[in-house]
Amino acid sequence: MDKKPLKEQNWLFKSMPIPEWERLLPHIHEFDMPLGLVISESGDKANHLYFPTTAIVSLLYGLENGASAEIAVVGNEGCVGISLFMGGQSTLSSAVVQSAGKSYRINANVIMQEFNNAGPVMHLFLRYTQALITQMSQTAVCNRHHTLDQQFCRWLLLSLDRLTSNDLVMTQELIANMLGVRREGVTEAALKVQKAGLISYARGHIKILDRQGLERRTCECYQVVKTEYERLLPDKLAL
Amino acid sequence: MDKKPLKEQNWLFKSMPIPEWERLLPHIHEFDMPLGLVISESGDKANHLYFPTTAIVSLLYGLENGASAEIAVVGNEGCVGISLFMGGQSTLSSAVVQSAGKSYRINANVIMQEFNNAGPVMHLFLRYTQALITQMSQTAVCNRHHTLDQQFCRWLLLSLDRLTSNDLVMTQELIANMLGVRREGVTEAALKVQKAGLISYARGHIKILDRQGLERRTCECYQVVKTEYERLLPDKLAL
DNA sequence: TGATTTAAGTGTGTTAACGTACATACGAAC
DNA sequence: GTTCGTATGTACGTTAACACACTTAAATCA
Repeated sequence: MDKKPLKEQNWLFKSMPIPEWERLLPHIHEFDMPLGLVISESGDKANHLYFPTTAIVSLLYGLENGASAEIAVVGNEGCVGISLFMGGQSTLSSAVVQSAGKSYRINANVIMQEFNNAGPVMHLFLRYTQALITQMSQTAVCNRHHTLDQQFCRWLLLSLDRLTSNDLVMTQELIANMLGVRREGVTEAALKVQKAGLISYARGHIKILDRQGLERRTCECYQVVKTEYERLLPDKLAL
Repeated sequence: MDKKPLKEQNWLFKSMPIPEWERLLPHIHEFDMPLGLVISESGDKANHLYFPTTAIVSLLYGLENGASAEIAVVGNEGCVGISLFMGGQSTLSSAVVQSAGKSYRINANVIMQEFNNAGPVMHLFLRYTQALITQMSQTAVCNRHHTLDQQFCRWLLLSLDRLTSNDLVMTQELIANMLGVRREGVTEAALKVQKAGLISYARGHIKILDRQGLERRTCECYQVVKTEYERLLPDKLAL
């Protein structure tokens, strides 16, 4: 297997200058993320910063009545646990693995030491945090104004962007939990999208057939966030 | 008039250690905020960091079709323009004065210079930013799961917390724009709340009669965010 | 004082999502 | 090959918010 070098496997890794990267490298440890793993619950103290490579993590927000909703998705473009360096130690959101895969993690005090140098790594993390804020904001507005159909497509695209394949392992029940809607609602949305020939699925396996079709069917929110991510997290970052 | 000393007029000011405060003080300039003033539009480059004292600012997110929704409220507990120090220079959200009043502002390069010292001011700003993220996240979930009635009460309370009086100058039309709902919907919600004896209002003037009643009527989101703000932005901050 | 603007209230029909209940149907395990 | 668990489909009535059209009423100003 011709795995990409570690530094290429996560955008934050990739964007670190060499000296900082070499300082952190000895402290980077692999961390496996099986589907459904709860990386942190609401209020937990963050002990590590997690960098997904092939895994996808959902940031979820729960309500008293058990209902919840996804506020952002994190894949190989970012990291989980920003409250660590933002200063609060914990967040009210919880982080759950939405698609199984690999990740790496770094211990809190190593991260803090590097962060407090106020060097390129700090600016990198803050820039990423701003991108995350954009995603959360857009999600808030999307929840208010767009249809379940559109949000379903958006969700598929968000996942797709963070995977290498065109197949998602994901039941409608799980998608419903992420979106914070009924399972039956997802079934209806999925049926329509399938009838339109954009996806095919069976018992927890979704295959994307026409990505561009999905992009046409979703709301603007998908592209708006994507464009802003590309602005904030460009391939070549001037640090 | 026995105005409070400047340092007491905004939580971020108040929480700065004396040396940093004295460094910034010469660069703090008064800035008047009339109702409806657009402090920054989506995509604008941030040139100042604004610290409301008696004014309240809404962070709004607009959609292509003209619809929009508020994602957070900023008053004398925070600042407007975090993209300045987060590194992106601009945000997709716009900032609009929701309740007229005073504010102060500091020039971008002065802020950046202080921020890049990686000292207490940086940690202060980041901690506040995390509080803001909490508010945005909760708003996203609230938009998904709670009724307009509850959100209307929440909105009143959010404003109330940032004012000294019990009167809001605010038409239902404006509230509707903030919440991202129809004006008629706000009328209905306001009527119910008025009939319950919690508020009275007329032509753009809302008087709160029973604050605790409002707190009972709103969703958990209000208290959850408030508690988290108190955790992240305590009266006495250990810096 | 009267005209005009602006804020708020009302009414009717529509829609998207909800809750609940149940029906199918695939796949793995015995 | 039958059984059982889980994933998905369907069908009902209910609800909150919608869009649109209009009325009432207070404030402002000629």
